[in-house]
Amino acid sequence: MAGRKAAAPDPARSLALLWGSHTKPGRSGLTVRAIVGAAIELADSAGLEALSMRMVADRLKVGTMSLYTHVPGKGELTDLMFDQAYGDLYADEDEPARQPGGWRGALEFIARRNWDVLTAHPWIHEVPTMRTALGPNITRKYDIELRPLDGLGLTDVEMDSALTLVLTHVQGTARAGAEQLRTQRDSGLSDEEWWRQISPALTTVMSGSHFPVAGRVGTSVGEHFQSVIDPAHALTFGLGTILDGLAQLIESRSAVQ
Amino acid sequence: MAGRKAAAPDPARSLALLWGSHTKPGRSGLTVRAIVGAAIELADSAGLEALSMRMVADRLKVGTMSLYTHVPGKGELTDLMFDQAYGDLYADEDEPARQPGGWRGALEFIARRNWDVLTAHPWIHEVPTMRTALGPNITRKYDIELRPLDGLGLTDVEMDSALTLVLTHVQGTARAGAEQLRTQRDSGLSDEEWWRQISPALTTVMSGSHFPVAGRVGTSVGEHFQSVIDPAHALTFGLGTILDGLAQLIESRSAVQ
DNA sequence: GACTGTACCGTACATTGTACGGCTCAGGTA
DNA sequence: TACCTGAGCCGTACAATGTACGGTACAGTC
Repeated sequence: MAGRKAAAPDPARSLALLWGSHTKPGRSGLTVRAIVGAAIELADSAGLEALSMRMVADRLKVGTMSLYTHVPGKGELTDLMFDQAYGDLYADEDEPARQPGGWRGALEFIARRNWDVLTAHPWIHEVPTMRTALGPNITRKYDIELRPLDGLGLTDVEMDSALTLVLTHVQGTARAGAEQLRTQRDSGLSDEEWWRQISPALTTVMSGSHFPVAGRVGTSVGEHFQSVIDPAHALTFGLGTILDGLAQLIESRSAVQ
Repeated sequence: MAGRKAAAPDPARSLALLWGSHTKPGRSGLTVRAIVGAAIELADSAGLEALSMRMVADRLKVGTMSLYTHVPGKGELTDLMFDQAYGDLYADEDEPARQPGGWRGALEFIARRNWDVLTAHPWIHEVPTMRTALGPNITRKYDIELRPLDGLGLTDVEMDSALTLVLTHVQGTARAGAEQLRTQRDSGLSDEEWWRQISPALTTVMSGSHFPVAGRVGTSVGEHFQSVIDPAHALTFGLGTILDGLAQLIESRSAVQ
């Protein structure tokens, strides 16, 4: 690894890449879209860390350096992967708003869809998104997801905050779930097997200190979920709580009006 | 990089490392604690990715491979760093529970403290925590943070879910903040400067498509925060909303009893 | 004073992203 | 047809990584 990626050295180039169509092939049939597609497939099964330019090139039966004709570097490639992964999130502009249950149903729908994407493409968690989130698909996504919150009496900033809260929660729990799966796969041990393995050593080492509440609660949680965490439950519980909280805000706003 | 880290190859060894005192120096004064301390200092300023065994060894004026006498590898080292970073979180067992404002005040206190740690040590976000969260400091932390939720009528699983929800939110927003800072530092551009730079190219490229709600809200947010995101605001807004939601749950439970 | 085990570390290797410079070929011009 | 030009392609090279391996040096015990 030579130089640290200093964001995108040329923002305009990145934008053109993001918003371009990328369908004209070179003389060996190489396309930006093909590169991005191959990279996504590889990352889906191996993770971003394990994804290398050599692997992408091999899969496309092309020399490694040929990729650099179409894509400035790995950083920009992940940016493109990111935007493409969010390509098919919503069928049309009003799909969330059309869900039953008003804004609440819409936000639930949005949360589930985001969860699905993050589960299908766990490498998304590793993409630095701060200054990239301006591809066409991301922008469209933001617009669509804000719509169900429009006209409820919230200010623009509150609309953004509410959406951000929901999405942050989904991301956090999905990330935990992805990490759990990855760890299980890497180690070849289920959470239960792993726990059985370290349990004796743990009790030995922990003798002396004791943690009354943590012990009791930890045991209950373990018995209930057969694991330290249950991402699906965390998603549901958190989403419900957050929506309850948002409901209070929205009601207070419509009472004022 | 040779072999992918398959979790800790020897869990018992890791546990002994985690729970041991690590204060007996070798013949050149090398200690596990010293290694972990040096690694944390380096990671604080450069990030986990940039942290290398060679750098740690250099800082301690020791050959690179000497570190491997005390620590099995980089993975285990980050595990130790993780636990140590949470060492001084709470002065004593009841500090959160002692805060004014009941369980709500306690959870706010817990959130702020976690936020502080994550802000001081942004590399924590990159540590895989799933099967490591069993060091002495982490265990103590879990115990202390559960206490304010005990005796409110919640089930054990609900106590855990509530705490997890708050901590996931803090982590998510802190992560976004860390990424923002890092990007600004790496690129040398403030969000505002960066925006001014790409703005023309963006409007060019976006002409044709238009996003009514996203455009309006995005502009409002940008004007309000001088940035795409404001992590501090996201923390406060989200925490307030979440606690409002939890209040409903807790009230419903105490009504039943 | 000799022995033994632990601490220490120099070298080597596989793997990464990508800079650099050369080769190849499609398409246009004369 | 002959040639030229520029873009697409890619082989080699380099710096950096984590760590396996095997050797060296020293502290403590008999």
